[in-house]
Amino acid sequence: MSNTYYITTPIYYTNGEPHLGHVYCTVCTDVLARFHRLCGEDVHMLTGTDEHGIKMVKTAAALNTEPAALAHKNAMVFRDVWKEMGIINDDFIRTTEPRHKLSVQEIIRRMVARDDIYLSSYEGWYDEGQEEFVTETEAKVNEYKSAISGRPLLRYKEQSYFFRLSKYVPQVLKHIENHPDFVQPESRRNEVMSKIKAGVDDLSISRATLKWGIPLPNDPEHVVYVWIDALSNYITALGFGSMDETLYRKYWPGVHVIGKEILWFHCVYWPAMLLSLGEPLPKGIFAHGWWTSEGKKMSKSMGNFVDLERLRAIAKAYSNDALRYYMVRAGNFGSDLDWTEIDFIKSFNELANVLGNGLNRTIKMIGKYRDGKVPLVQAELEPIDRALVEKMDALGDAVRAAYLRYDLQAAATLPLELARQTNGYIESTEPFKLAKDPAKAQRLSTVLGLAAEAIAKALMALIPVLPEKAIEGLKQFNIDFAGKSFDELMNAKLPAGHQLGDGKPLFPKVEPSKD
RNA sequence: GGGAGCAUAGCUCAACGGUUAGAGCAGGGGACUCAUAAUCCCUUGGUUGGGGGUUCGAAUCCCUCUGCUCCCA
Repeated sequence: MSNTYYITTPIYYTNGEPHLGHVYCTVCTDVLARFHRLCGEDVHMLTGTDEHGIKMVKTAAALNTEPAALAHKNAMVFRDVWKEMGIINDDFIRTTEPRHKLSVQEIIRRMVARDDIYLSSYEGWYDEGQEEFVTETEAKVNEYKSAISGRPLLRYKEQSYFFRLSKYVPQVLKHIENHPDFVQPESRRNEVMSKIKAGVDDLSISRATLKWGIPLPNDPEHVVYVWIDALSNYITALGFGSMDETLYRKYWPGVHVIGKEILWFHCVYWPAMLLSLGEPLPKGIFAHGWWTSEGKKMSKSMGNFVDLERLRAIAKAYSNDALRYYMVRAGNFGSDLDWTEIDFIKSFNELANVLGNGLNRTIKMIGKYRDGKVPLVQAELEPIDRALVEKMDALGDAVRAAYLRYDLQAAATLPLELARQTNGYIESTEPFKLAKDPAKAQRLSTVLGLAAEAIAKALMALIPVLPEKAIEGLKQFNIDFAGKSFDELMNAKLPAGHQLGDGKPLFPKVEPSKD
């Protein structure tokens, strides 16, 4: 049957609301998912929320509420934001859902049966803010304070179950070495490999002192700690370990899009868990970078924090798609990026002036000079025509190649280059002058026909990035593109004589807001 | 302390060891009117961070210095 493509975002922690980092990650994942869907693949996209852990307990206490209530409130915010932003996630997993809990317990059972889990005790320094144990040397270097928050480390000693991570690490390393695309970008892959080679200990996976979590099936006094709970979501959401594993068998393994801060867990813990379960490893893990804002680290006190409110305001004023385009084109997918107001406006103007206006002037001229009917392109072309045709014919392959190497920036930018060239083409061929000379009617038809085709191609190639605006633009060509695959679209011709719709600005200019 | 990487125009970045180091934006000048005061053309701007080396030839390879970043301890 058709190919399947499973892609996930991380599950986001519910001790706060979504911000730029969450939105970026989810949008990029959605762009990839939409591209593969457009290619006719059977896509399943998953996102969700991570709701357990001591930080939830603390945050809830500080807010004078219960962890469950806090988790629910924020989970709903995440879920609704994705809907608002036009993200097409096929599922939304919450770690507090019964389907997840039961499946995690089944996963633990299988790992226990495999003798990969044992009881021992852990004593060490604990960074509460990071929910992470810290080695003695590291603790000492930082004077027994958190390297991140600066707050004092806590001394923990307790019984804990451990996962025999070290048993699987050699296999994981071999897999990473043998599969150059398993961890991307390459620099992250190198980081992971060198860290593995430095040595990996077994992993503490339970807490007896914490109640807000999933009880271990073999010892209900303990709850599952962080990573086994969280990472499992990628397969519990598919019904792994439940009565119905249909989705799991259909879609796993998948591709994980993550932020660079959780690289280690996804590249080592997660594959090791899957090896313990005897299940296939992910197809790939892609780690993207972090955002700064106006050149500085985002912080609430600095006033440069791009929060949900800000993002909503921008999406409302400029459209979801303008926000998507900005984030995707702001830099390499994988590098750190900087959010600036000025760049956003520039990026919006590029859409409005190059793409939107290119579309508008073309449609308007065809309306004015050809009664809104797609003109017939003559067989004999001039060099300038051929240059444009060449460019539009190459666009599909170029954009596809960009997506396949996770180059979202190029995928978003290449169609704009075609639109830019089309504007130049119109300048050079001057259809508005040809229109005044009846002897040049055929030439005019060719010029307008090619311009229309080029702009339509640019719009079609942009569907994954600008799902709303690309379709809105294509509607001005009055052709129903629904159900067509990427290849079909990129090879489609506008039939001569077809009646176009009305032209109107695709990205209307926005008056500087009162803010 | 160990490891990795980066440094190219005012900004963001391109450039298999091979013509005169390119593009977008910003700046300057001009053109046009179909279009969202949009678009197009021309143009200013570089000792490719400094220094040394290999080579017929270096932004590219090697060494070194400086500055920045990341990963690890």
